[in-house]
Amino acid sequence: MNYQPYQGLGNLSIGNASRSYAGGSGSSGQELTVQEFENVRERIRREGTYGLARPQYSYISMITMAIQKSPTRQLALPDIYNWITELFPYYQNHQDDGWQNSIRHSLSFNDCFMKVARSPNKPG
DNA sequence: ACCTAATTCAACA
DNA sequence: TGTTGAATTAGGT
Repeated sequence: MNYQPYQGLGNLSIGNASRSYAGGSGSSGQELTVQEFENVRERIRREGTYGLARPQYSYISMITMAIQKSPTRQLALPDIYNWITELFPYYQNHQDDGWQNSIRHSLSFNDCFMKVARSPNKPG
């Protein structure tokens, strides 16, 4: 099963600024925006790695980034895991700390992700 | 103080 | 692998 960002009616879509769950709600830190993603890549370029510290980015925004950065805008669950672990080494060392469970929870819970049967997909 | 949303733990299918 | 609920946490108002 693959996931893609919700492309439906207006205000739930991904890049939407009206959300502002940035530093906003929950126990999470900040949002992984496009700009933030560039900062991360810059940091990796300079230091060789992001480092072992746990990123404060919300799962939602990391999932969103992973899907957005994928050429097809669709990812399977393991692809999302891999994308996150490759970017942030922290999650390599904490493979079974429940964050993958939280990823799944986010995908199911949030309406902003759609399941897509994997086979023919017409980008619209 | 209250509302909302992200996270965590966990049952269950 | 995917859904769902409850509890916790923390920012915004």
